[in-house]
Amino acid sequence: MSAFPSFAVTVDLVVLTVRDDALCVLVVERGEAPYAGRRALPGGFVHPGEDLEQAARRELAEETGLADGTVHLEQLRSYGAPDRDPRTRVVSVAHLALAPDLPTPQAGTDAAAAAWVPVDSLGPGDLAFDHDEVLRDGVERARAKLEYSPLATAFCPPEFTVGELRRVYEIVWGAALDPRNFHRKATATPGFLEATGERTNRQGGRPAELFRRGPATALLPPLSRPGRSEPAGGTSAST
Amino acid sequence: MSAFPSFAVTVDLVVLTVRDDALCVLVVERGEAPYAGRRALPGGFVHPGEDLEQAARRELAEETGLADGTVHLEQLRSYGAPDRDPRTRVVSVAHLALAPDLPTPQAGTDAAAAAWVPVDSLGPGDLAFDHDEVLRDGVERARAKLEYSPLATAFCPPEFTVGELRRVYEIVWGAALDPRNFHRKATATPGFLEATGERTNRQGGRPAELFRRGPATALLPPLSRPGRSEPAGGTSAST
DNA sequence: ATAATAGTGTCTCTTAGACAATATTTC
DNA sequence: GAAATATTGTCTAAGAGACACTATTAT
Repeated sequence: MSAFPSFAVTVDLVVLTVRDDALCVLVVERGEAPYAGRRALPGGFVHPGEDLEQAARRELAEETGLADGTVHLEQLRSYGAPDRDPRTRVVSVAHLALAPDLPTPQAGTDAAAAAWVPVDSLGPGDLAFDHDEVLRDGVERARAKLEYSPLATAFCPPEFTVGELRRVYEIVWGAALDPRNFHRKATATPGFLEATGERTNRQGGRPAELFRRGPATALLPPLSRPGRSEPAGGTSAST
Repeated sequence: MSAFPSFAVTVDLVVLTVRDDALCVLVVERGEAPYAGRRALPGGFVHPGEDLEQAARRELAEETGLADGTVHLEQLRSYGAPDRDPRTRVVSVAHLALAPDLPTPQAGTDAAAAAWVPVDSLGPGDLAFDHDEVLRDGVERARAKLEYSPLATAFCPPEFTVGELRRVYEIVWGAALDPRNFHRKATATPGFLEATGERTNRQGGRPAELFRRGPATALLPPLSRPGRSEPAGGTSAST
C-alpha cells in the first residue's frame, strides 16, 4: 500500500445574523457547475498548507468581507456522503459563524452574488449539495448554544442593551420572552454582561443601560428555551 | 484549475466504556510508522465509496469486534492541522463510540494489540498524533451528553438496574451522586427508563428492579452534573 | 443480629415564570 | 396626557439536594 485514497476537502460556512426581525443566513449564487445558478452556502476548497479553521476564516473574509474579530466561528460537523459532490469525492467540514448585523454590503470575490436570506424562507431543495442539512444542523446548533453559552452576544454590536439582546433570543428561538424576567436573569448571570456605565440609546422609551459581553464562556444557570417540555402526562403510554 | 488539492481522510475512534470502576478508552499499539510502537486511538483511512459513518462502523468492527447494534456511535469533530500526520496531508473525522462492558476480548485484525485503558491514566503525550486532544474532546462530549441525553444507557447492558446506571454517572463524572435523589429523578424522567417487570439481580442487598432504555432522545429536565456552579458570590476573581 | 443495596417520603432552599408597579423617554 | 420601553419587586409553583425512614436480601 503506497497511496492513500484521495479526497478533496472543503469548508462550508453557515453564517448567521439577525436582521430585520429574522434569523438570516448568508447564501451565494453559484457561478459554476455543479449546481450553477443555484443558491448554496459559501465555502471552498481547503488549501494544502492550511488548517481547517484558517480555511474557514479565509473563505469568510473572501465571501463576506467580514472582519475577523467581529465574527464568532466554530466547527460544526463534517459531511462526507460519497455522492454529495458530482465532481469528485469531497468531504466538507462545515463551520458555523455568527455575526452582528453589519451595514456591510456583501462584496463577493468568489461568488456571483451573496445575500442574507431568512432561514425560514428556505425549504428543502432550495440549496445546492446537501446544504439544506448543513443549514439545519447549524441553526439547531445556534439555537441550542444560546441556552448555555453567551453566544447571543455575537449577534450584537460591541455595546448593546438588554432589550436588544432579548430580541436576539426571541428571533433565534422564535418565541416571546418576558422582558422583565429576561432582564433579571441576564444581568444576574455571572460574567455574561458587563455594564459600560453609559445609558443613552433609544429605541422607543426610557433609555437603557449599555452592556458589553462579559468574560463568561458558559451561562450558569442556563437560559431556558420555552416550549421544550411535554404537556405533563403522556410520554409513557404513547408511541 | 483542473485538480483539487488532494487529502487523505481518516476516521479515528474514541471508544469509551465503563470497566472496573473507571472510564476506559480503547487504544491500540501502532505496528507501523509513524509512531510505531506508540499507543493511539483506533482508526483508519476512509475507503473511496464509503460514507464517514460507514467507515467508522467498519473500523469499529475491525478493531474491536463490537457488534453494531450494541454500540452508540456519533461524529465528534474533525482535525486537520497541516502537520498532524507526517506521511501526507490528513484530515481525520473523529467519532465517539460508547459501549457496555462486554466480556469481549479485543480481537485486533488491524492493530497489534488493543486494550482498555483508564482515561485518567493517560497524560499529555501518551498518544500518537493529536490523539490526546481527540480523546479529551471525546470525554468532554460524553460527560456533557450524560446530562441531557439518555446516553448513559449505552454503557449498560440491555437490562440494568438504577444502581448500575447511577454508577455509570458517578464514574464518568467522577462525582458521587445521592442514590435516593438519583433514583427518583431517573425513574421520573419521561421516556428515560422502561420497567421490565423483572426484579431479581443481585449486587449485594435487596433485589433491584430491572429497566431497559426508554424511547426518549433527550432528558427533560436534565440531570445536573455536580460542582459546575461557583461558590456563590465571586465569578470575577476566579479563573 | 449486621451490612449492604433498593426504594419512598419529607423538608428546605433556589429558581422559573407570571405579573404588578414604577421610571423615563417620545409623541 | 397616551404609548413605548426599561427596571425593580413580589408571588407561586416546581425542582434540586439533604436526609430520615422502610424494605429485602446475604452473611
